[in-house]
Amino acid sequence: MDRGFEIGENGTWIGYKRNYFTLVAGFSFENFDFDRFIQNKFYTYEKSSSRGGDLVGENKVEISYFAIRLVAKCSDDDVSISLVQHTAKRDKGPQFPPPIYPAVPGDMPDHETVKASCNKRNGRKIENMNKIFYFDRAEYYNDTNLDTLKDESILKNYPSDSIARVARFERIQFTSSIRIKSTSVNSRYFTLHVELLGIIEDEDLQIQPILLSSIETPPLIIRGRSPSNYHKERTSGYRGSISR
DNA sequence: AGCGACACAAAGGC
DNA sequence: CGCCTTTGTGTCGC
Repeated sequence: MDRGFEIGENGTWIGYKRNYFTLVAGFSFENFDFDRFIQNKFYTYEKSSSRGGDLVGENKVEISYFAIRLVAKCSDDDVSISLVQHTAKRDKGPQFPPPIYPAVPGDMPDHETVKASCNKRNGRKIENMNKIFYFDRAEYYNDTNLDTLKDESILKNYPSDSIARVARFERIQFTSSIRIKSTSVNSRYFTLHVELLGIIEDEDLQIQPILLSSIETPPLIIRGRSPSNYHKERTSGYRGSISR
């Protein structure tokens, strides 16, 4: 995580409903370098059931490609919590749900690189950042004298040439409609979960995401818009005060 | 009491 | 340094 959260005195993570946060995520398989990844096929087991719904067994299903998703959850109730992403234009631009990134295994860049990657406008700098955060399949095919028809690896199943090595979720906020206050005695908190998905084709050739693995943040305290949350503490991205 | 909208201004990119 | 952009947050009004 980059911007958006600070660690409170007691170690809790504190964020602000009105502020952006940034999160980057990647995955890798132990002892698999990229070549070994390319040379393999990957499978998962899917529970299958009869027409009546009885569990019959497990089917081995080939994973078409991998993807990384970011989701938010709430500690107490089963209310689903959603996230929104803004553009740099914020109110003047569109809002949308955080993307699900088709992704190949990648190395996490160091934090300095993540910080340096935001709001780049210079074309050459953007290009350099893209080399870290994306795998360019078209370039790879060009370099290896392959194409979509000749390629027999998992790469050919990815839906476009732009494939993440590291998924970067920027300008994310909890949807404004989340309730911050807890309704019960227990305090309510949120967690963010990064999910590694295996995308498969079901029997109707429909694309289905299968959750393979996930990792979650510690409990997050999200401070709402109440002025009481803005008294003295300077927040994660705080940059000074407006005259009062 | 909390939200959308608009506004201000500090920090960042170049 | 100057000009533009990005983003934390002050504030109005419903």
